[in-house]
Amino acid sequence: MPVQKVTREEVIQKSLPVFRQRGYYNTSMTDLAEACGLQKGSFYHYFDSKESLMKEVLGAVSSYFENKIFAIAYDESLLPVERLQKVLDKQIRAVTNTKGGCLMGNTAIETALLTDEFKPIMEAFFDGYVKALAAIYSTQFSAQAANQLAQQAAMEFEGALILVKMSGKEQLLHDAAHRIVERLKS
Amino acid sequence: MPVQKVTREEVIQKSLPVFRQRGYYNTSMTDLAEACGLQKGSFYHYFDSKESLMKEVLGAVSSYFENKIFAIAYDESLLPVERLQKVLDKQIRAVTNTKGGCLMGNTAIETALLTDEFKPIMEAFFDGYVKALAAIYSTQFSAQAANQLAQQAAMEFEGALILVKMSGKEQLLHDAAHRIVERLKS
DNA sequence: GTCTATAAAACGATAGAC
DNA sequence: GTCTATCGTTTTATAGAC
Repeated sequence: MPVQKVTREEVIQKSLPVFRQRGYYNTSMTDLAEACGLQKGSFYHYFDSKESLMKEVLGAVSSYFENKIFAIAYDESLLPVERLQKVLDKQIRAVTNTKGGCLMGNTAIETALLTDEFKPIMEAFFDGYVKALAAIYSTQFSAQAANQLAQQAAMEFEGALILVKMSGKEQLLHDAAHRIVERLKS
Repeated sequence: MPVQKVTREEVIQKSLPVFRQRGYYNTSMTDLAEACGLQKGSFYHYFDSKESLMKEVLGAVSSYFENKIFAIAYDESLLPVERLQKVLDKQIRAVTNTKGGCLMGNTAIETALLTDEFKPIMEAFFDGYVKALAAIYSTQFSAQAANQLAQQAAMEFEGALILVKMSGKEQLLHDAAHRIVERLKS
């Protein structure tokens, strides 16, 4: 058996920043092959298609956020305001570490009207996000108010990413995070 | 002169919903040709390239918003709260009349990291938007606070469009508009 | 004939798939 | 690497108004 140059997991991890920066449709198999150090034909040994690769990339992002970021919202060893600050801080790091913003938001805008293939995983991601923030807000507000505030936070954060992507002004992200935390205190 | 099937302006107007629904890279000249009732080669009598057509489409959107929607923010025959409600109402109509959300936001996410060609017009659009809302908020707040509130409104609205595009829940847009108006009253 | 909006055909390049 | 399809673009031809 020939040596395996890269694992399936490495292909997913190396494809992620390419999709985030170039978008789904504008990313070619050649782009992905270069990023992974593979011949483009070799991809089909790991994945059925570009679409199924993208699904797994989105799944990896969703798992990461669920386990490493949203989980903080339920950490009862921290005060509510500390949880919220930590979640937002990790989120900002995740989207500013490499360029391209939020893959889920990008992909929603690019594909939501064209294919249903990615919708379940994207909806689950945003649902998990809103539920996590709502859990924090619900320590100070009614369940309904907490849910509204959580939805508002998700919108504000995703919207901020659009303006940041265009203008390069990362400060807008920190401003948004500050407002999201302030609303917990009132 | 042979019969002209479409004017230059009609090509722009008929291309707009195609770009909004399919995105820039995923829209082919064949898609645009079908929408305009032309052969794809015939486009090049009106426009140098797909890119220059897109620039003119973005310019048409920008002009429309500037003249028909943002202008309301400066209409002194209306009370501030009335202006804000009217601006948001027109904006919601503009993005829900046909599917696809906000062409400017979509295009920013899709292209901002890949080409600078569309950035000036997109930045001018968002600048005009924030300035318009800031003019309304400044009747109740300091210039700096008004600008922050206007930026926040732009982010919330664009973020809401992402969630609406994915989930189909148009109510999220109305919820966001309600919050944006409420912040003027406080 | 000359001009011009369109159609039709064909170009090289690159797409996703195998 | 090799396939076929399609991409954005260019060229050629045609039809009708001067």
